[in-house]
Amino acid sequence: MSEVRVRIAPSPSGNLHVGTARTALFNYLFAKKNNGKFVLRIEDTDAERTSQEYVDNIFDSLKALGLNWDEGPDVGGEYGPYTQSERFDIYPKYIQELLDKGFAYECFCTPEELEAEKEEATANKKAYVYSKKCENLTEEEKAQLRAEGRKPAIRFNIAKAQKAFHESSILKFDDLVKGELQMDTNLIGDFVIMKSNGAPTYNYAVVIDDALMKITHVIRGEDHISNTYKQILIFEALGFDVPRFGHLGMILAPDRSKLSKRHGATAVSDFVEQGYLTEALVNFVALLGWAPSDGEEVKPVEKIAEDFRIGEISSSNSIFEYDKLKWMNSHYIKALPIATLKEILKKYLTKYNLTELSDEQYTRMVEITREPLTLLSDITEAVSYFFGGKNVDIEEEVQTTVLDLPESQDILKAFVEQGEGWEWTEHNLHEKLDAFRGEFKEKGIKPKATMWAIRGAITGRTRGADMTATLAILGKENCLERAKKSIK
RNA sequence: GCCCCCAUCGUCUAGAGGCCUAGGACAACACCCUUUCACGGUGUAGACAGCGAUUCGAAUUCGCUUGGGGGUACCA
Repeated sequence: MSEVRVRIAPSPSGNLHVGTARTALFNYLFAKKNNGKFVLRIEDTDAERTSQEYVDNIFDSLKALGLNWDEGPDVGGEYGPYTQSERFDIYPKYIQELLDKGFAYECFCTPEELEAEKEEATANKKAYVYSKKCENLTEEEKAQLRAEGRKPAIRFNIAKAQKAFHESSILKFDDLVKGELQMDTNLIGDFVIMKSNGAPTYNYAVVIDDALMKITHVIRGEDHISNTYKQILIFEALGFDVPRFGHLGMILAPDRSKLSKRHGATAVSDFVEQGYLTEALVNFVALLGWAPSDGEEVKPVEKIAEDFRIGEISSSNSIFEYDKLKWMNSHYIKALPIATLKEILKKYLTKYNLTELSDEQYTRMVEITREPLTLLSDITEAVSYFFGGKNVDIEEEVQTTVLDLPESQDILKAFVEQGEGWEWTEHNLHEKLDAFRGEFKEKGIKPKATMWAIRGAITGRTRGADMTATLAILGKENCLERAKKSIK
């Protein structure tokens, strides 16, 4: 068998969507598993909805996810260019071939005429199929229409192609993930392959590009199933090898509608912005429709590739559940080397004066606050009480339910008194505090309550990082001052 | 409307006629660990959409119904 070649062909009309990212991932996995090539092609035939900003976003997102392409607009390759708008000179040639072979014809219908046909079809509860009004126009008639100033679009002749290569009107193909799929081609209208302005349409351009780029397997979303029949016919009409197709279920939002902005992040870059690690994102998205054979869900892309079997992808849609993504993300955050984490986190700590902490203190702070993080951005709030020196904001609830208690007042007074004499290192504090709790335990105060009083006064909160380490990082002076301020 | 695809716990899934009184993961809940929070550990609850058919036997095969998704453009 010839070399496996797959592609991802995003349209730069928006930032890279997670759905597209998943399609890209499955293509990438398939290529890796089969020692093939992964191609990136930018489909920007519709100039109005396309922008360079989005092209850049697509590049960056794909790279961040680790889905590096072997051929593409930036890295080039044997079958370039890899941007459709730069390929406009090669599309007309095959249009002409289709025209010559009788598989395509000029259509002079106006938008109004077409609209009328559609309305009639819906009124009769029939599927809309183009009337083929222009199929057999004579040269005189065409000349006449041209003289009126009409510019023709080119339509593909479905019935002709179907008859030329298949026995019945039913067109079948064996889908890589869904198995045999079929469609009655009588229900497909003769669609436009070249617009009257000379630009190729999607269904036509993809075929030319896939054929010329020697794509062997087309893996994409199932929203393309209906296009597949049209594309197969064009491949055949032009004498190209028809690639294998594989259609993935869609990714839906928790309410089963299309995943959109109102559900939260949708673009890969949005997720990154919100504090998700791309390793977690790509791992999570791989689990949508696919399951590892060993049951180990957390694993890097390269491991997934080894285990990847396209025929075992689920053919149904799957819902994008943020909960599991968050769990995955916290998992990856915990696995990150501390040095890396320290750097990444700085982006979320710009509101603080990091110079208040030595590198050693900063390191320790990250170590003790990383545990509960589900998003990197959670660090911003989690760490607030490490800054501000002698002052800290006390939460209302902490004030009333903890600090106002008489026993808490006693604890704090003793803490300030004894603390003065303590050597303020984490190791020593650990021991001192242990004895301190014991002292109060004898008076009938639970260790928990003792710590809560201290935590409340020092951090202003009821929850937070390891208390001993927190005290050590803040230093004796800051801690005792904060404690004093909570004593009435 | 018409056409196509899909259907196992709330979610992602395992399951390719007997191994299934349906397994795992996330979420939920309970308990344990613990100087708080968290992490971790243990456990509980939770599904084969419905109806027919085939078969000795069906989550697994077939049909219908229902539900969900997609397509129906001179968008991609």
